[in-house]
Amino acid sequence: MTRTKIAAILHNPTLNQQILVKAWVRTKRGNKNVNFIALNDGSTIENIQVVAESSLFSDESLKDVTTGACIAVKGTLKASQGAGQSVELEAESIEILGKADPETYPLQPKKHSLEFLREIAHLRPRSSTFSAVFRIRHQLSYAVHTFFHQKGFSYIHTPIITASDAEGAGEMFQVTTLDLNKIPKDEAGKIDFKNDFFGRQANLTVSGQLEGELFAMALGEIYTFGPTFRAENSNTARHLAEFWMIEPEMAFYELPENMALAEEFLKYLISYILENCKADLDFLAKRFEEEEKNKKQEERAEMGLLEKLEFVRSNDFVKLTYTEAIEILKDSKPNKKGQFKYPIEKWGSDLQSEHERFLVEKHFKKPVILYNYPKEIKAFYMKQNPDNTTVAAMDVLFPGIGEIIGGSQREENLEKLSHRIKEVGIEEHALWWYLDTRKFGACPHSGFGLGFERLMLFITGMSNIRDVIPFPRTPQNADF
RNA sequence: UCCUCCUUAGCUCAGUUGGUUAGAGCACAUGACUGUUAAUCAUGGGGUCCUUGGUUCAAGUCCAAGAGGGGGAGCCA
Repeated sequence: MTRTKIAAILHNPTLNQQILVKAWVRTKRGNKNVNFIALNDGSTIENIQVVAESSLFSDESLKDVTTGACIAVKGTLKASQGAGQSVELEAESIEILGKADPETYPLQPKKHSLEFLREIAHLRPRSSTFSAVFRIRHQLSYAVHTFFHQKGFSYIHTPIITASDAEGAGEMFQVTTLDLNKIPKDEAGKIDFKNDFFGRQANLTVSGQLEGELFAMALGEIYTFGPTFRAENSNTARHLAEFWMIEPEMAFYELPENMALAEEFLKYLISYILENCKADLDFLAKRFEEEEKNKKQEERAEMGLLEKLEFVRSNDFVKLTYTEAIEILKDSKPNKKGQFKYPIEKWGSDLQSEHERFLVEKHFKKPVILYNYPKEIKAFYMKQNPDNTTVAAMDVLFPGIGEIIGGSQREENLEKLSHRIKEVGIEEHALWWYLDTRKFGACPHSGFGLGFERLMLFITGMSNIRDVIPFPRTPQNADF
């Protein structure tokens, strides 16, 4: 007899039929005459209730049916006599597939703190919250591919190990096979990489963008979706040392088309989850609501999770230049009252979190796309505007998350790009292959990077980025 | 990396001004109970009070250093 998944049983129940369920025990309760076992197999957030009559199953035979154990139940699906569920499985035989000693199994049928669950990351997907989060994570990945596929983009696997040390996106993890106890040095006393695996210094990628641009110059519209590594000592609820990033890169797109794509993309992804993950989202929305109750009045979110997602999907994002943002901030109440830790004084300084949060959460109360930033605070490859002071950069800012997308139109003019490379002190010869795209058949093009986990935070309503990736990598933590 | 708060039973937490044998709820074990919904009720077992050092007649409580964690900031996605 083949097993039936719980999702299939509950979504399309056929009563009085014999079925086989294989799943993990969430709780068992009962009395002298009957036992109730709540079972979950991960196919859905919902449990199925197994009814084990004492006439068929002695207490002894159910001794090992404890929270966390894996069992196989053969029985008949019946309309439930109880109130909490419409159908239940009347057990005819129960086989213990794997015991879980209740004295030592750490997950209990009660609410655990996220901090505790993080310490048992190997077991936390068996909890309701994390199973919901990770089913959504799968659906969201699928939606990313679906969106780009439907638009004719090609998925490009850019390398995870790169020898390019000029990307400037952040601190890098070095990849080496050299014996760290006997590092070879040259005459000048510098590390000799000739005998290293690649014959030169190599690192884990901090971005697939530069390689992505090469393929956009050939296939037109491409995207990458892969792991990204930053060795920054960042200890926040929004940063990981290993995270997943989606980076589309499009030939012939200028900044306005780039912004429009970013907005369409985010709305598509949110819609997809709203339409395809209803049960999991409902659970997370309830959870979100309870978390909000524990917060102080002034820190509570104005909208519930579903309301917030609905709002973002159905409202236009505000598009605003850096210069306009500075004007708004200069005239804002908190700036005049001295409530900003970093007061807005002059044009040209980078915006702090508090400024972005004011614009998004207080002033506009919706997602904001800021564009045309001062060139000094942005990367070398961004398109220089005719004013000679700004670049065609854009940041998409989300409430509660901050920067969720960073992107730009790229500088396609060889002279301007090479001038900027020298200005910021990057060695030009290391980027010869990148500069070749500007030498041979250059064209206007654009792209952006979306932090996958940051979007997960927004969609699931979780508050720590470590809780939306299966095994978080952060400074001082690479367990599991 | 900086600021700040926290660390007491398997989990969540209380522990007053330093003072006898450190508590509660849940979990677990045993028993009761005719359909439960994180079942309920009774009884019971369970402690490196994060670590090290110091002050004191006396430290879970005060001081110092270290470790781990939360929140905020910086860097960014």
